[in-house]
Amino acid sequence: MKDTLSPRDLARAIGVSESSMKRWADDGLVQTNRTPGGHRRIAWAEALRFIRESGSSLVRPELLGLESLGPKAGAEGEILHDLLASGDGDGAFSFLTSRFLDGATLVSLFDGPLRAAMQRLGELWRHESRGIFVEHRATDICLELIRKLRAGLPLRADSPVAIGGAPAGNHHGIGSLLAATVLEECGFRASNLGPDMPLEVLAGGARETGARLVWVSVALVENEEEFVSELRGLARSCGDASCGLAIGGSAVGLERLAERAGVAFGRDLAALASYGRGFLAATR
Amino acid sequence: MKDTLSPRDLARAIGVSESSMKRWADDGLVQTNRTPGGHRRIAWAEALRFIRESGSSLVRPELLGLESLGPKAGAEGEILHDLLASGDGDGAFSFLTSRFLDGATLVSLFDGPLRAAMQRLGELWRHESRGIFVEHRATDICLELIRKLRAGLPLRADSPVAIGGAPAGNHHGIGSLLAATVLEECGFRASNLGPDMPLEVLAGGARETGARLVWVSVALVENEEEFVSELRGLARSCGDASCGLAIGGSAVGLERLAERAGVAFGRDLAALASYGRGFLAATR
DNA sequence: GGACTAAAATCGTCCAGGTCGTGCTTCGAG
DNA sequence: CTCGAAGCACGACCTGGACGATTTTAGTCC
Repeated sequence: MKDTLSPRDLARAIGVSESSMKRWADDGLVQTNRTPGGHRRIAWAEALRFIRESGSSLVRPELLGLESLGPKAGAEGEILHDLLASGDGDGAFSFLTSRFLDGATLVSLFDGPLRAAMQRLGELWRHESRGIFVEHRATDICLELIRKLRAGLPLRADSPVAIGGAPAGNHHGIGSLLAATVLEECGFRASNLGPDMPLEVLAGGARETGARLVWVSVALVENEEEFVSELRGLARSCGDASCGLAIGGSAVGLERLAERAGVAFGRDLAALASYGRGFLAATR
Repeated sequence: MKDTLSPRDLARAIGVSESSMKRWADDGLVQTNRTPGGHRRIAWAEALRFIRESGSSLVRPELLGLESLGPKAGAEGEILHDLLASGDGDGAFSFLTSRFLDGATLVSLFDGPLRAAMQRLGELWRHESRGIFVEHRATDICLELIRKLRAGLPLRADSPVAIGGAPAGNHHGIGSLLAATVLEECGFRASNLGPDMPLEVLAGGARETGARLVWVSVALVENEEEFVSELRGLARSCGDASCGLAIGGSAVGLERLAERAGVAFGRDLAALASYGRGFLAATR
């Protein structure tokens, strides 16, 4: 994928004249750098932002390095499942990016097609010998893909900090990475400490960074009593710092455990996003 | 880390064609040396300057010998702390250099992440047995790292000279090295006489070199009366030569002592930089 | 080590096509 | 009709890729 575009590329991609694109660039509607020779270069992420915010339709996706998906059949989760199952990372990225450019939020994409696809992968392939391979490859693709999408989000220096991770015993980073990305979409600066993160360390990190919000993404609880106790400790620490705490994930019975520890539980990423937005609204 | 680059490396690092890079080199936009066989070689520092001044984005940092940091978690001071605490000098250098290439000034990096990281190192490791080792190693890394960053600054022959050091009893050179680097970033040619430097010697050196500015970096004052008296002497000497004098550092009560001696005190490197820039503006 | 060799990198040069800025035309809303 | 935004045309200049010739690098043998 090209990392910079010429005005002509971007113009053709969204079906306007090159002149207009140049004018818009000069008017500051699109941020451009110049080569030493004076040619405009548009960063890929900036192109994405412009397309999305100007509501332009993507006439020729291939000019942005996105595969032209065409009128694919099936539900969104199914399309994404097929792409992930076949190991087509570029296709999956193109699919999600196109939806994003059409105005979909990352939250809705993650909670929707992505979750559906991953769930389906787990079910369909569980009993095949290739199952583990397919699922691991898909997970890997997802990690890379989410990172790329996250890199395209605008970041403001004055945004409040959120910090989080997946507790000890959780070896997969995808849930926590999704949470970080979603919070960044909401307007936080998210620090993802990743998997296998003892909750005390998380509490310490939150104190250090002056975080306003802490998230915990849990796919597995090994020892319920110990977990609740640690969670209580984290909640106390967050309460002292008047810092929000949100917990979520696919671990069985997690909602009950969160309740015992007196911590807000979110069923999906949309819930986390709501929590985050509420928090932001309250502190401004 | 490589100390010279080929046009191809630099071109790929910033995502332009090799042809363009060669043309720019021949046009003098990038300074190159030639091997005996006629191949262009670009000094690492020159590459840095070019990237920064042309506003190019670093597409492939690894080609410059910089580790690809990616979306690292955590506040800047925290990242740097972790790198320093683990003895990862290359990583720390990559981190600071990346920020520098993104447009951050060295002053802001020194006053910001570097100070935060070193402070944190001092606090976190004070009571551990490994503490002294970790802190010394980090200090060593910092010294090397600042020297490398300083080597990348452009130097003009007609810049006014600044001279400075840390007075007797101050055995660590890092504060004075930081001051020298910051002043060079402002446009001085800074001569760092280093630690354990009697102030009379500094005065003599300033006279010798025709320095326009003298700095003193103080982390420790052994005998206040003696120090103030020496400082008064230095101030008199500087006044005679109409030479600026700035003092700063972490020594307790330093501001008061500076006031008694009638010398400008700066709380941080940003203050020193302001003083230096003001001085430059006045003499031109 | 030093000599030799094959592979890889770089040289200088050329050119097709992209991009620049500017001035002009088109077109629809007020 | 007037105005501003969008598109078009054009000569000058910039960029990226290709080419055969040369240099550098890395490996091998002695």
